Amino acid sequence: MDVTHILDPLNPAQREAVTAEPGHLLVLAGAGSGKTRVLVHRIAWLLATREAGPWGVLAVTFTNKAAGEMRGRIESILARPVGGMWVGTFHGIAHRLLRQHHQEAGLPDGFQILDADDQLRWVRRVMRDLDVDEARMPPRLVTGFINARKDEGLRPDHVDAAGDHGQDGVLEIWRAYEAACQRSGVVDFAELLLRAHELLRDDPTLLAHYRSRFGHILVDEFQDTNTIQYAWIRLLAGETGLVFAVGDDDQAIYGWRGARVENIQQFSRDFPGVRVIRLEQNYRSTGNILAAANALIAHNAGRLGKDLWTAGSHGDPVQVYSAYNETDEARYVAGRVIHLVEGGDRRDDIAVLYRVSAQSRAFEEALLSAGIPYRVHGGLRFYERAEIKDALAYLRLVANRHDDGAFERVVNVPPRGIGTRTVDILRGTARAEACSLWAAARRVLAAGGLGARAEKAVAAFVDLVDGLADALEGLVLEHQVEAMLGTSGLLEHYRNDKSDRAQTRVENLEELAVAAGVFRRGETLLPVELDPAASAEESAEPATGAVDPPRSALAAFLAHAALEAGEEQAGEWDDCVHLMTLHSAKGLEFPVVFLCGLEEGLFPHQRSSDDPNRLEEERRLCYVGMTRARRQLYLTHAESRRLHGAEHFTVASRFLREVPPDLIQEVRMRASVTRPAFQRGGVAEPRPRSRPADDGGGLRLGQRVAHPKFGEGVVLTYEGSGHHTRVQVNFDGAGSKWLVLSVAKLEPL
DNA sequence: TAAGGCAACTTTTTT
DNA sequence: AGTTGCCTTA
Repeated sequence: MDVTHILDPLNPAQREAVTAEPGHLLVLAGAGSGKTRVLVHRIAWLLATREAGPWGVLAVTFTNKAAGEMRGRIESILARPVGGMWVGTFHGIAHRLLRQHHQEAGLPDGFQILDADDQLRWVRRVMRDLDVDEARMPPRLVTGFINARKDEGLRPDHVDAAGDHGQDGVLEIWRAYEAACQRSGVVDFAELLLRAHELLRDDPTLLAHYRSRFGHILVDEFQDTNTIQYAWIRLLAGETGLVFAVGDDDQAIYGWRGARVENIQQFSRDFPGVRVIRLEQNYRSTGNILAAANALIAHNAGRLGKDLWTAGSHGDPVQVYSAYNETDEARYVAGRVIHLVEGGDRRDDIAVLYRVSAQSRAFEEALLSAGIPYRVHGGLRFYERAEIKDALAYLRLVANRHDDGAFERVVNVPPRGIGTRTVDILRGTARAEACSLWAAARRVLAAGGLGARAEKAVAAFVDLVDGLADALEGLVLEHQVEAMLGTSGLLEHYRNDKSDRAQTRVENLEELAVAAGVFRRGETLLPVELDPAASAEESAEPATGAVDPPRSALAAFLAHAALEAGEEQAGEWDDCVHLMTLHSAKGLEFPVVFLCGLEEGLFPHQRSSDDPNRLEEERRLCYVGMTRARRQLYLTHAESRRLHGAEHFTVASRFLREVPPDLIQEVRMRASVTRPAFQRGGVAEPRPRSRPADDGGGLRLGQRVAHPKFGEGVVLTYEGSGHHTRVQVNFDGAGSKWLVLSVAKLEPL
């Protein structure tokens, strides 16, 4: 097969990685150096040269998006669908293994997945059963503890409770939680990984099968792997599997959730003959942006070492703007966006990045009042919305009557007269009989242990779910969802609700039926190949039968909903400015980036400032943010910021000082800007830069002004200096106008 | 049982 | 400041 089209677009280092002889490979890929490209082309190369068949390839990522992109790009390079190859997230692949071998893994056929929110509810319930005071032991800490241990590959028995009362209590809850999950046939996210690992570890036949199958294991974002993921790769690779790991230690920003950058170094120790290839040519950013980012990250110790360079031009200097508060900061950004868009940029090309989500508010307000469309990324996702989870809970009950979490969630939603009192009785019975709530409900009904009213209500609920299960039989998935929405009374419940939020809920529920239809028709990316017969020769699977067992569309849809929370909003069509946290910006790039809130305490965050390791992670986060920018990078900070209600004076972030001054251009308020006098002395550190003194105009950002023709308005931003100073004013009546300050007769109010 | 009021808490997020 | 969970009252 002709491979020139696979190799031609690559630079020498990339090509070296893509065409490397069989062996373990570690690709240290700097930001914007073509990390994904190398991964994708490597797979295409393996397939094209017959080094591997699709069946022999396993590619793992962290997000569904990355997995989908990877598969798409491979197929587009090879210009055909590739069946048999496993491309997915760690969780998706673990899930697939467990489904296929649920018996060996000790799970029921229709086991379901708990998302973080479900897990918390389950832990709460267990704690209630055990009579543990939530005030003394916050459930969040408990789930955090459990997940952290599981991510380290540990079970309760492995954890030493030696004399620590607190931990002793957690272990008891943990054990009870595990028992409850096992009884109901549900599995949390961490359990997927842990159990898949144990499955392979403890079943030599299975392990041998998968080891012989997957000759090539490729891992994206290797610096983000945690202990169990690393162990899983190592186990699966064995002596024969070849691992192609791609990562960047400078972009490790998930230590706080168990990721271990050290896995990159560990890799070279655990796998014999690892070859290391560095990708240091950056294709994304201008020279100045790159130099700034390089200088910043150089302040971290113990890096593997990489120096990004670009063949491109220096570009503009990094712009630094000192705002006097967060409102001013947001106004500045909005003003620049207007300017950029007037200059021909798409809004879609612009991103505003910040450390904490709460910062989005100021930007949203400023953009809103400037009439600039924007989109905030990373809010509540579709399948995480309460009403959607309610609907899914009904479906889960239909699929598995013993799912206690689902039972409790909807037993009284919509309200049908089953209050805490009644549920307590059911819970008591369930505990006494060691059975599910569903079974308990039946027993209590049979034994007549309830008052007449409660009994009627519980009987009605039981009949409802049973009837629902019957009614759904034989229906196509989306009709099942519709029927459930109708019969359960959920849709009507929200229709009757006159609050404005209810309207959205109704729409979301209706959207769920649509999503089910899309899912069934396979228009969604499935973790399972839809086209196993893509190529007969490729589909010939070696030995042991591992065809995915047939599953009901409903069960598959439920797993999909748990594993892929979906995009937060459906409105991607618009040309919008992107607002997101630095964490969610990883992996993305934008021509123009505003990196905001560079203040001590906020970024680096207060809660990371005492620990040098966490501080370095903050710096990497800043590095990630800066390297998202292609052409223009703005760094902003505010001298005063309202946080949690109170006003705080701030000190500019050390990260600002770590960028060499010659790469920076101070954006000054070239027009007359005055700050309220009480704020002048409040800056904790005298800044070397000087802000031009008030030159008599008496105008400041946000100030209300009057114009003879346009009436009253608010000053949004400034541009230019001296006689050329232009001011943008948002007039109450006439909208937003640019005026030349020396000509327009603006009167401060 | 359901709705409304008050106190406590606020890093980052995927699966 | 704004949400979230808990507790009171009708």
